[in-house]
Amino acid sequence: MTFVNRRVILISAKGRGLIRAEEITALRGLRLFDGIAEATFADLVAAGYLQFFPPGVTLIRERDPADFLHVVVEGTVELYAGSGERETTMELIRPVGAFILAAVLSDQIYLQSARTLTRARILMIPAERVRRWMAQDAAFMRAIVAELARGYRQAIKALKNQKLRTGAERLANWLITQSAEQGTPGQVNLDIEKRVLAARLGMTPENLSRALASLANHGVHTRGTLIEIKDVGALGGFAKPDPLIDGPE
Amino acid sequence: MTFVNRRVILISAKGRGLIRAEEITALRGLRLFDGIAEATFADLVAAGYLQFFPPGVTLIRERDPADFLHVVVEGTVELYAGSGERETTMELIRPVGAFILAAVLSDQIYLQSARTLTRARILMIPAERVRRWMAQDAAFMRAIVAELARGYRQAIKALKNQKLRTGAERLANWLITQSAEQGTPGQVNLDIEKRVLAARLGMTPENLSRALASLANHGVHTRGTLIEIKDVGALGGFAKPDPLIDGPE
DNA sequence: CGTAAGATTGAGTCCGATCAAGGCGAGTGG
DNA sequence: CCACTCGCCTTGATCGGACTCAATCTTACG
Repeated sequence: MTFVNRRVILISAKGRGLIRAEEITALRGLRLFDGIAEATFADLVAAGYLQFFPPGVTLIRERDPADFLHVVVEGTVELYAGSGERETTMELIRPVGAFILAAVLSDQIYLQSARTLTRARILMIPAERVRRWMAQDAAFMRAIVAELARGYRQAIKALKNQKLRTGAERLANWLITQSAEQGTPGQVNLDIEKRVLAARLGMTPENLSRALASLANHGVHTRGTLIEIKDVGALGGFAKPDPLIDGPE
Repeated sequence: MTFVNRRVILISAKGRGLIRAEEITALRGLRLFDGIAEATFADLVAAGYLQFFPPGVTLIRERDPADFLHVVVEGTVELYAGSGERETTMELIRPVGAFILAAVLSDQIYLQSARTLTRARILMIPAERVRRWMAQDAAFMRAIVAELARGYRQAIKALKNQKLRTGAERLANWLITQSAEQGTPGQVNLDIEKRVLAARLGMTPENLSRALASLANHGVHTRGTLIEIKDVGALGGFAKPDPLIDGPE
């Protein structure tokens, strides 16, 4: 486990790299910045530190005070949490997504840790700045409310997913959702390691293997990093997808 | 399962009873109304329907559009959710608490159902009114942000509780938290049925019985509706309470 | 009292975790 | 170019937690 002292990184952060035009566009596309004043957006981005991190770096640790809002511009970040000996993955964040907004807003400690899974480009905006603009720009406040509500509902869905389904069912539904998102109806391409997927689905790697094997009965066949779904309808019969759990919104 | 058509209730809601002075005070104490203008508060309450419900009444059903913000003034309300055959308890709401704020704000459908466990007094505020005041009263918007963030973090905690602990551990931690909240260090008084507690802790009634029995090893003895903890410290050794899961905030 | 609902206890089963061993594959160094 | 090696994935065996089904006990209440 590679822990990195954030403050040290910041001090040495001359590599506060320039932001490319298309990245600005992508950032603007963030729900969190939807409709806010140009000046607000510009200042938030200008106040932020944008930098690359290698894979496996711990960006924040639960229990630390929330002093930055993090936005994933490139790469994949894993949110996880532990208690005692145990540890579990809470969520995977991909571009362009912000994480742990709630802690930043109420000026509290993080409930989750975050680490990079791949090389990743992260924009870090000082929490104080976020709070200040929230008070000054009503549109920003509205966007924050919307984003908070969205995150809240997503957490509720995750809880339902965990409590109401078996591992195999979670996997099956993930496959259905994923194939739709990738725009490839009959197949899913794994862009993360299976161990990570297992954690994300709340099971061990061994169990994921077995779950995948058992889904063969429902027309799921995996060849390397590619998973093929013979009949999405049949798989749906087993998975019983539920928009109140799997829905995007 | 007793389902009640909400619209019918509303039409027949002449019993839109008066609000007692101490209830007004209690409502004002709601975090959601913290610091908002008197006029805002008065209008929200005036626009609301306050009424009694007998135990076992379904107040809202998942999948229905969110047209009211509900506030529990008296009694206990259970939030629950289902998918397919299965059903699980998500949260218990006691006075004075609001529920399902997120759905109301983003004008979406409920992800959870709610039913009264006891006779309960509920204030229902039209969602549209909440959204309107949110746009007009900055302090109200701030309170909403704070309350949303709180709910969000609570959901994250619930997810951690569920994923990182066994049933017996959840019970032990619940006992510790509860004894503190009740202000009775060495004991906990059950004010809900054990079956409800079991659901709330994410287990079956049978399992709760066994878990309680197994906690006898750690000095927990139950007599009827009263649970005694011989040595809170010893129980803590087993439960390993974690402020990032059990903390009030 | 008598009944019914809730609570406990026991037996069997399932799901998922753990432990241990073996296979596959990508990257490295000879 | 091949052999080695180190991760990762898979497979098997076992164990523990939790659910189900069924029977009994307790309690509240008519």
